[in-house]
Amino acid sequence: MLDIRLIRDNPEQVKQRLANRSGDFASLVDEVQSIDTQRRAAETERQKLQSDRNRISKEIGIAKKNGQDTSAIEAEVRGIGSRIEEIGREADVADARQRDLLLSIPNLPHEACPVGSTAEENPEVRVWGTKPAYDFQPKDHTVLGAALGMLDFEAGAKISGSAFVVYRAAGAKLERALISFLLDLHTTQHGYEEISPPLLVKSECLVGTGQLPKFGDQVYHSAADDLYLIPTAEVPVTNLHRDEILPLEKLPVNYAAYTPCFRREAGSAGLGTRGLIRMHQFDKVELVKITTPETSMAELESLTANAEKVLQLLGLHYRVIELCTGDIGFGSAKTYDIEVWAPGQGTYLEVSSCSNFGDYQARRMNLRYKDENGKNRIPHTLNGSGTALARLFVALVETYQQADGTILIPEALRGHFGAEKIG
RNA sequence: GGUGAGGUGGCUGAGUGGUCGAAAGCACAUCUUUGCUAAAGAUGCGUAGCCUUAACAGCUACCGAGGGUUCGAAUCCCUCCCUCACCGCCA
Repeated sequence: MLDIRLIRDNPEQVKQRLANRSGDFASLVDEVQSIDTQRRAAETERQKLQSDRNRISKEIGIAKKNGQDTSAIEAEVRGIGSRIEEIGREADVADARQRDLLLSIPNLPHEACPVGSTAEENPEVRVWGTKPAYDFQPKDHTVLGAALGMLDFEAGAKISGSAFVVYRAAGAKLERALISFLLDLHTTQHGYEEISPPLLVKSECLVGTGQLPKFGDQVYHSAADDLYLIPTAEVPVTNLHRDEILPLEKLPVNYAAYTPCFRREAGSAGLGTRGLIRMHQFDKVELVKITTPETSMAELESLTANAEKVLQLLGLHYRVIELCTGDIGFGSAKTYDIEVWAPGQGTYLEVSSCSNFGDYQARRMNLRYKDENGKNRIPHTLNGSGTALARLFVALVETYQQADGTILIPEALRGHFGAEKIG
């Protein structure tokens, strides 16, 4: 969330920067400002009364010791007590309201974030490789997957419904090989610590990373236990340090985690739903960083480079685009998307979204660090997929398909997969 | 799930209704002394909010969480959560 002091001191600047996002947040900023004024007035009044009560109560203690009658003075304090309760309720209501408002205001786009209103205005940053050419009509992964016995969408629908899939045989093995390939790459070559977190988390975690309260309809929730299935490893992994004050030596924190991800995808039925592209459950290796504010922008570049390395090693053509202010995520200050080419689809697929959240998530989860002067400061958090598995699977299978219907396994993956081709 | 014990500051650990934000020790920081790879002493050392500010200071809250009793709660009562031990169940 945003710093209330920033809003208090520079409301126009905040509104102006939020205006570049999609959605109108100016009225929320106005409201949070007026609530803040009310809250502080009530808080000041309450604290003055509490101070009075503390002082008089001490006097009562002393008087009683001296055997004096204190009934009159006690009655007076009783009156203060009820006023404290009254004004305190006001202060608490304002405080809760202020927090709610702050939680539903998105992050300010970074100065470096290109201004634009829709995805069409996202600038292309760079391109790696070229679209592969085929002397035959490249097939879709669903066709290839069915022919080679790798993907069973009917079985997925039978046991769990639409947008669920069963990986089988070489498909299951390829998925597993990709997971360990990705984790090995990031842990041994890029310096990340491997994390295997719980997949069910408390609501506080989702508030911390920004999915709640606004996007509650996108996550699966177990009401009986009040636990949520994670929509991304970003949630448990970033929240590892919620409510902590990290020593400076610990920064930057670099974590890599493989987890399944669960998304309700409410409202996106029929949107790019072909095959594996939008599932309720998919695997992903996520990269998470916690850094000082001074280094976060450089770390975003290296995080993105770490994710790109995956596609380079697998020999998959991709491009990197930067999200403009109108397309950027709720909590992000700056985001790069990596899109891999899928020949069977004839389109680019988003396999990674690398974002710098600035202090937005850290403030929500009360995450701080001690700087060199021993002062508590708010660090920056970053995350990016390294990469999403289902779409990587699509790109890989479609890119490396051969005229005879078999699929070549790229060199870098053979050690993990244990064979040179499928079929 | 059952029974028992317990949750206090970075750690250990006192504190069972009144000047306790909390003894003491450890750790840490600064300084002093002796001196030289260590010891002794002094001082400081939680988090957040409010009010102010050049800065300091001041005030309030926080002793697992939430409620209650009271003029006053770390301390008494209730509910919940968590940890540990044993039992039960179980991959």
